[in-house]
Amino acid sequence: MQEEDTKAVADPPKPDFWRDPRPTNENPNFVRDYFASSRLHFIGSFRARYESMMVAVAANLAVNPRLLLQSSAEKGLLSAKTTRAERVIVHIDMDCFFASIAVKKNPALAGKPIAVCHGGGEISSCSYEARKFGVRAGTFFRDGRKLCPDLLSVPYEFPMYEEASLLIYAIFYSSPTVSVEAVSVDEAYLDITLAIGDDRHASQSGADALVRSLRDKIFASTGCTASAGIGPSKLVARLATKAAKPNGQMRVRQENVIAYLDTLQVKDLPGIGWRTGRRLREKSITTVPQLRALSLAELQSEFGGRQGQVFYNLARALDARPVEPLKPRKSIGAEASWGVRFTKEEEDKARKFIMDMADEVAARVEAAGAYGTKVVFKEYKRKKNASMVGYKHLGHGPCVVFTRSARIQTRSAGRPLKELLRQACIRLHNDLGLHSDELRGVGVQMTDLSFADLNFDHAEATTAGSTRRIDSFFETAVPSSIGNGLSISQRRKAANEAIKDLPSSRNGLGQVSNQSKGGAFDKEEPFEVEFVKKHSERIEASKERMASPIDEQTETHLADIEDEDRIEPAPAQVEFQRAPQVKDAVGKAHESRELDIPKGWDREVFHNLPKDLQDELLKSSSHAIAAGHPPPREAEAVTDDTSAHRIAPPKRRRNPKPKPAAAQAERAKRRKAGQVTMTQFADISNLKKRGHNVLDAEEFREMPLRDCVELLGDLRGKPLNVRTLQTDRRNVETERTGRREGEEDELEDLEIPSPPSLSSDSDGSCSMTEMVLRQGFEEGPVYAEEELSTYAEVLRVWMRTVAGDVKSGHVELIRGRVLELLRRKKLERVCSEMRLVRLFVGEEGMGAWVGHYNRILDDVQEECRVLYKFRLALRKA
DNA sequence: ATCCTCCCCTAC
DNA sequence: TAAGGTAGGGGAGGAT
Ligand SMILES: Nc1ccn([C@H]2C[C@H](O)[C@@H](COP(=O)(O)OP(=O)(O)OP(=O)(O)O)O2)c(=O)n1
Ligand SMILES: [Mg+2]
Ligand SMILES: [Mg+2]
Repeated sequence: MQEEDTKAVADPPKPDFWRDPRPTNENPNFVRDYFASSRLHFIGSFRARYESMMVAVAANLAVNPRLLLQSSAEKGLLSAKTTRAERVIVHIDMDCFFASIAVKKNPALAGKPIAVCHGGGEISSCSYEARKFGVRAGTFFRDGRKLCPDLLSVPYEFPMYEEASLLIYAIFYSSPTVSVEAVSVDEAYLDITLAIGDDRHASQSGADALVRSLRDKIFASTGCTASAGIGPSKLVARLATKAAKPNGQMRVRQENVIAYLDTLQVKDLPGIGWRTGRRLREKSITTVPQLRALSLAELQSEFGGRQGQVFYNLARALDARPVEPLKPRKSIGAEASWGVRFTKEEEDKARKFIMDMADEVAARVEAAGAYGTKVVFKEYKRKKNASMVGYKHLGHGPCVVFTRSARIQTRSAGRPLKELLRQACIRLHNDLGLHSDELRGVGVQMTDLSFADLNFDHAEATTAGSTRRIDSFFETAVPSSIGNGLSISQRRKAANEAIKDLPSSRNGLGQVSNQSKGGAFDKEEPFEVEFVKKHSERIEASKERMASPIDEQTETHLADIEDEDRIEPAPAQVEFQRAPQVKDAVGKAHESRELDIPKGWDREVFHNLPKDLQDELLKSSSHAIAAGHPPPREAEAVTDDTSAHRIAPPKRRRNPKPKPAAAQAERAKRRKAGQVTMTQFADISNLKKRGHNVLDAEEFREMPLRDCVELLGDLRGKPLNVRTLQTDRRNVETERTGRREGEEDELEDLEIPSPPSLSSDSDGSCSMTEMVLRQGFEEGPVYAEEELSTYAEVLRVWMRTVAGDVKSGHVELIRGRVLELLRRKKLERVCSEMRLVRLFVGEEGMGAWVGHYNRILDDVQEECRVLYKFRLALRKA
């Protein structure tokens, strides 16, 4: 605050913005600074960096990169189908990756509990010494300190992570018979079936030896340890890695797979995360055998067809997914939901920020040599009752997230991508109608991509390709004897034959470019070796750097990898319009009706329509951004592919552009007369407008969920899925027929103010017996002041007495008491008592209580969610 | 049936 | 105090 005042006097440009990050309305370079410091951006952009690496290698070989990747894929396919009944799959992952790099850089940290984070923020990775205390990725450093008082905070070293990553991939790619599937910056799957002998016994030890040598090479190269799992499938290999950590390797044989699985919790299965784990727990399913006891039909009715099948297979370790190379991305985007702050008066700044984000995406799309035809725009809106304090500093806090999408015209002549993206985003921002002071995050995504360099078009691929990745997850591996007993070189030959026989469109993979000759296996320089050669300079340099731990020059490296230079927007080109209120969205269309009629609509037909139909049409046409200001070009670009253009011929599939006005009119009319649709039944005013005799929101809220679902199902003439009403937050801001408000844990905190004298400064000695804690629950919403302070004293002294040796009985006493209060809906009391406990837990000598309090708090919040669908505004210790 | 939009969930 | 991104699979509802 006074910072602003003194700025004019002396304000040396802060070189350390990262130490004192400013929100969007105070930092014009927010986007650059933020992405340079975000760990999630770093790990999230791995795929983009990896992709460009592959393109570079392919360019060097003068072949279509898709062919390279295909050859690799075919190796995976072959190994699955030929040599032996059992594939040999390896999953390999660096141990506490970021933390290990920190130790590498500063060996004095070895053996110590360390956590990688910005000063006091969220922990990204921590050493195994720290994990012994319960510290995890995602823990706040402050909380980590409570668990582990000696925990040290170490800063990020993104360039070093990138270098180590390159080194391990160089090792993975150094064997031509091993196929590689990149997973993340520190992790990959390998199919080593072809790399080891056919004899089963020999191959088992061969697998172990090969994996050990890979891990040795990794350590020699990076100075960091990796762990690995070996199994008959990706799933099993991955689970084995976890068990092998740290610095170990583990093989699970086919015959032991189920026994091993039976020792696991459902939450340990990849794909079952926090939410699904909770849903299963609510059905009393916590272990893998319990999950296996559910029938396919049960799982599918609960989770849907595909997901149900996946969970069913997970429980049985059925997993035939091949190890295959990454496919080109289907979407490219950027998002920021931290530090986004504007005042009501800063709408212009907000738009500038949105345009910066659009520019960022444009730059990333262009860097990838891609072009997309669809823009997805996303905004985080602060929840109405969200407390302004108590959340992560400058975090988004409790939010509703909205997304809107639009088509952009296919490379309308000469219009820079940047412009189109900006225009689309601003337009969609207007559609959403958020006020700038409630904006907490912005996301921009470009999808429906095609790649110039790869001569690859996703739409084409989808049409031509028969298999989607998930499909293979459903099959079990098919044993086959083809290729058995062949030498490696013979198998390579077979692999090349197989590739030659493939129609180039097979699997939706692109075509061989003119210069490429023969299958990749024939080349003297196999792709894998080429990878290493191509990057040898960087690899060597990295090796050197990794060899000298204490090293300074890491600062500029990341920029080499991802060029995030941005052109300053020319403000003149941008018209700032007032953001319309939500309700005005249609009204706004009236003013500029002429201009806003989407190209491709029949102007005359349109004007002859009734006014309300016109409105209806315009409303739905916000999906066709092309309708926007400068009238778009006709989509003649579709036809030209031959020359300098980067876009592969889009084949057929007329891109979903505005349909003829007449058809639209038909649809609008039908909808008007027709049945209740989703957006309509979700919005009560809409239901009423449509003449449905419908109750008001209050009545809906009080109706049992079952009845509500049934009623709406009837109105719709089609059964309604319960979960849609329960958890889907679509259009949450309308007056709801459902009960989404306050539904989820991220929704409103219930703020219950503390009673006046909580700090309990009295020091009077009370006889404290556990009987006092067991005393009856008084009536009335709040404690009489006296009562509370008496209770507080008793509680404090009791807690202190047992603090030396807190037994589970002690904990249960507290937990049972607050949970009972909660069940009786004495929320003020719950909050008062929890705050008391928290207060005391913070005192000197009460350390043993900290973890117990936090666990009790978790239980209270969980119970509160189940019972009342909100959270109490209580803090962790 | 299949496509589209918006939303949810997961992994690193 | 503090850097809560990125991309994929998939589901439901609706339009065709
Ligand atoms: N929530 C997370 C998870 C991971 N990472 C980063 C830091 C990790 O070091 C790196 C790799 O993720 P891993 O899941 O492999 O975790 P670690 O390598 O740290 O530990 P482990 O030994 O369990 O693999 O990604 C992160 O920033 N935030
Ligand atoms: Mg790891
Ligand atoms: Mg990992």
